[in-house]
Amino acid sequence: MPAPPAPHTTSPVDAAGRRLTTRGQKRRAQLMLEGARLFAERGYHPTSVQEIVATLGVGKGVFYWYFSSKEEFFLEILRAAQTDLRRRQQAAIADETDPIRRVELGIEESLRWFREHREMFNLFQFAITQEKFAPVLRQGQQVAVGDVVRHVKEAIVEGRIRDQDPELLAQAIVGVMSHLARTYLYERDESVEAVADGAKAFCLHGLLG
Amino acid sequence: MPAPPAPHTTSPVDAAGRRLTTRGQKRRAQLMLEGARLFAERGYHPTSVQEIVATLGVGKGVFYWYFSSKEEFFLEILRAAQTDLRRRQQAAIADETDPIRRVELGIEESLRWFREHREMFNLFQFAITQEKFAPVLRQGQQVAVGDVVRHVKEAIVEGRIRDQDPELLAQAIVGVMSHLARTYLYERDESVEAVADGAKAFCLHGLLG
DNA sequence: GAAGGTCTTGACTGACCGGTCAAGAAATGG
DNA sequence: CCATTTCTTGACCGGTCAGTCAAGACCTTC
Repeated sequence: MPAPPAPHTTSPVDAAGRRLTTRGQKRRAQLMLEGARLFAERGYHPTSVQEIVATLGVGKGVFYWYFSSKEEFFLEILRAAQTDLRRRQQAAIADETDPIRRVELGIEESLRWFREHREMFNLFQFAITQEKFAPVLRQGQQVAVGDVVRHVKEAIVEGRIRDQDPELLAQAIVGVMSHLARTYLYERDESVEAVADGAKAFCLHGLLG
Repeated sequence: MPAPPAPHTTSPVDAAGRRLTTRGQKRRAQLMLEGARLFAERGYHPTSVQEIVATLGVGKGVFYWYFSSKEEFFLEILRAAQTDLRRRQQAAIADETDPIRRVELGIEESLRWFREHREMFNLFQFAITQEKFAPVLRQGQQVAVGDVVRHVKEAIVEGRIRDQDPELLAQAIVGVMSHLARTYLYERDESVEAVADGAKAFCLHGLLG
């Protein structure tokens, strides 16, 4: 995504309402990228702000120019990632009319996203265990489940999925997906296709099929 | 499990090889229980050793009499919980000869255990994101998956489960179970039976059935 | 080239944390 | 009763961390 030209008109603004130049936006993005990487690698608490700025070779003040606190910084990383994942999911199913096929496409695209953003796996999983961060995570997850629920309901109406609590079915799908992604993509570095096929088959047919 | 009498013979020994009196064993257990509770509630890093001992109304030295470090302490909590969960699973399926039924019983009993040890949920999930603790967690999870794999293989041989990679099927089951446990037992406090029924149905029949 | 906003520096502060230890209390055993 | 071992105390140490801030560099605009 190319940055908009924005020559010298109304500039983008950060969370506190300050203006940000193009240069400033780049720094911001740099910090978030590096922060996500380090948080994922060593954990949120064990990673100091000092380490993050040192990796970029800048002073500590830079961090606090762009973010009000380490906590807010982490929340922004989480929100940005969730937004990006959702956008990808939506784009992947946009042209598909078959609800079951939409579920399958959603699984595939989510796995692909997690593959490309392996570092976000640990971050999500850690964030959900901390009271300070869990609400944001839960909200995002609920949105994802809501998407699946709509497809499932539609398919139940069409009589193509057995009549069970749609939310439970959706949650189960999310569970399969995230656990398989962790085990096979994150820990064992296998291919998205193989995992996606396995996940789709299990979600549709279960053990017996 | 009643503590053995052990009047004044060879006494139980702690990790460092020191003897432990009955009183000592109680303190140890107290610390682990309270530690698990606090770690789960506030997180591992944000919970200080000081807080743990203060909650029990004892001095800091007590902690370091029974455990060599905060890290080792946490690992012991994890190991003890995993051992307990596994024992419960094994006991639950001991008398069952049907492999598919064994899977179902395992799901039920695991959910029951997580319901009784809600605090372990966050601990497990946090631990798996930290390089220091992940190996222990992964090993325990692999044991659990291995148990399921055996039942699945047996059922495949009998032609009762479709012929797919047994480990992937087992991992998918674990994924469904842990995510449903988190969502419905941990976050929403629903009944084990309802969740277990949903989980079993999904694992056996998937969406279509 | 001056003015003013944007950005950067890094020393500093106050708080906290994991872990130690000398001293002594409490139980145990003879 | 004394000796030994087990257990407890809490002040203390070295170190780290999130966050501040005065000073100044950079950049844009007029």
